[in-house]
Amino acid sequence: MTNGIANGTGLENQFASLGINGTKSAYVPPHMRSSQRAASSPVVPVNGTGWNESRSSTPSRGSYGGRGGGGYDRGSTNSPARGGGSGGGGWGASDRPASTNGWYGNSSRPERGEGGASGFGTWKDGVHIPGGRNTRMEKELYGDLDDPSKQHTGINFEKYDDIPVEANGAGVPEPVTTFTNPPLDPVLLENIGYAHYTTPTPVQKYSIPIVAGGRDLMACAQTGSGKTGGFLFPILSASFTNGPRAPPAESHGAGYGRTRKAYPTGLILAPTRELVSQIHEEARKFCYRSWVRPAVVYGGADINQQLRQIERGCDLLSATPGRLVDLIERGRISLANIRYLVLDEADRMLDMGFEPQIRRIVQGEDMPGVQDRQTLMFSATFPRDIQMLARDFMKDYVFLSVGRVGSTSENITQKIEYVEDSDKRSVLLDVLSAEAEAGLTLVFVETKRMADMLSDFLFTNNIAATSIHGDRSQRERETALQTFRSGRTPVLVATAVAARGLDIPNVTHVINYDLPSDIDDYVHRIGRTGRAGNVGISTAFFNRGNRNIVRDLLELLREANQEIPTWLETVAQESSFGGSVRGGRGGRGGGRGGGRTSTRDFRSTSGGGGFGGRGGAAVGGPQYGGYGGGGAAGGGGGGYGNGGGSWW
DNA sequence: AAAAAAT
Repeated sequence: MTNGIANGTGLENQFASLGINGTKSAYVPPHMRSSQRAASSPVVPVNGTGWNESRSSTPSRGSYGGRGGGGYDRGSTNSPARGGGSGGGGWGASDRPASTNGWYGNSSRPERGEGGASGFGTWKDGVHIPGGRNTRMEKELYGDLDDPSKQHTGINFEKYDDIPVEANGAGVPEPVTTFTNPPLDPVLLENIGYAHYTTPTPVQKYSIPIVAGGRDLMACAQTGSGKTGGFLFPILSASFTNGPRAPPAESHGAGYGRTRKAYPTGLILAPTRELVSQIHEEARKFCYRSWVRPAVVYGGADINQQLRQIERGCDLLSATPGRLVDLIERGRISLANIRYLVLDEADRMLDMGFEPQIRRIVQGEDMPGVQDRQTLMFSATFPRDIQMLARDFMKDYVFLSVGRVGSTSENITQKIEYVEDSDKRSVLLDVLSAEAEAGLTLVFVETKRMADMLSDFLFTNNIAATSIHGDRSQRERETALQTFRSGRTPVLVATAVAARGLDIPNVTHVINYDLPSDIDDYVHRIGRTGRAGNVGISTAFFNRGNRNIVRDLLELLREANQEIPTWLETVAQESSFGGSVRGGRGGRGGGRGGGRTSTRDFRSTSGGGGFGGRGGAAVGGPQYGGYGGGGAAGGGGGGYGNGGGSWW
């Protein structure tokens, strides 16, 4: 997924192209950026979904060059002018998100765009009416279909076939091997083609029939395995074919003056803003020409803009939990029509303390119950708290365990260097200056302060670097990501905010300036390179302060057939024999229910009680006691993880 | 211990 912005298109230009004065700059979220054109664009740039939030405070239509009939007030019933869609030509009507449902009652309204080159479809009288093709939108969504060099990134599919997948559960359907047999919805198939996906990845091979069969799904998989497509494809295929849920009773008769409320069909929750933004971008590609309007909401961005966006269509909503709760409280989003619920990076969301919000969203609002929706959970690990969520949110789910893409396969070369803290800066400079120009380098640090300091340091040493962390404003974060992606600042110093899930093409090198204390984090970080079957390099600075991770690290390196420095083995041995480190990172096994690869379907392996989860394990083992053997045994019983006991 | 996330 590359951005659609030509290199060098600055934010300023983007703002200019939006017609926004420099003095009062409006926030432009990442999903809008990619669509904005250079300042020379004569017309208001509109992205695929045609939101145009920044200016729509003016309800009068027609104010933006021939934008076809209404649409602004799509929810309200007092707009007489409707229909007539194909008018406008060019940009005109075409970029309006012709309304669909997701809105009360309007599914019966004649829609624009049918037959025009709108790129937007509709659902009408129980029939899916795809919109016409729209060259401009295709270019924005998929790159230039006629010019391979300008197409968005493809995927090296062959590498995916190595990934092992294991499915557990009653009546697991056979995996599919192609997108076409049995076929996905034809509109979706076309979109998949435009996006240059030819073969389903392993996780998709399984998830497609599972979801198509109406089953719930718990998948232990990471981004990079084709996970996003894994849930988008089956959900969208079914949505295109089956249409929206009937509008809830409260929506009927809603008329003029009534607060507009969106009723999405699908909801995707993810932990970070950047991640939901990324998921949304994928969703846009695959919703093209269908009745489904993708939307995205997250914090740090102008809420009014998001409100206007969802007013224009909100059938498949990607959201961070906090902002979604806010919007629900404001009465602008109802979950009463949810048919599909996806929790992405579920373990991460719990780590970040989202459980109360998630439970509120799923159980405490108006979302249909477990039996009346399909629920898909994705998580890198399957600790006890996730198991509890799975138990509460899902019914008779299929458990899918997808092998790791980046690390166990050998497409990432992992180097570990011994570097004392005081030497890190200069070693980093050496490493960076020895680099080939071509790729992007992601440098991970543990603290926000360090991220700032380091990017300043690099900058003063003539290395075009920027940083991303949670204390930067959302706009700064997005700008950083943008300039990094585009190569203008080919070095990005990041905290954990960027560790998981982000899909940035061309990251050829990941440097763990500070190693994380959790091997899972390490795996995620290095997974930012070597993506989609490409190769990548990972360098880690290791010193005595990192002994807590040495055991897991060694095991991982062995698994991935990497060269292992002898000094590292020495450190590991020293550490395992009664080192004085207080049990290293005690509790890991316990907390996460069994370690890194605890991706087992506990229903079949455990008799219930003995689940080592949190708090189990009273007996403090020796310091590194039992990481629990590679975790194949996953959620294994208590006492497994090295007793957090030694901690307190 | 740090980070992220609604304001």
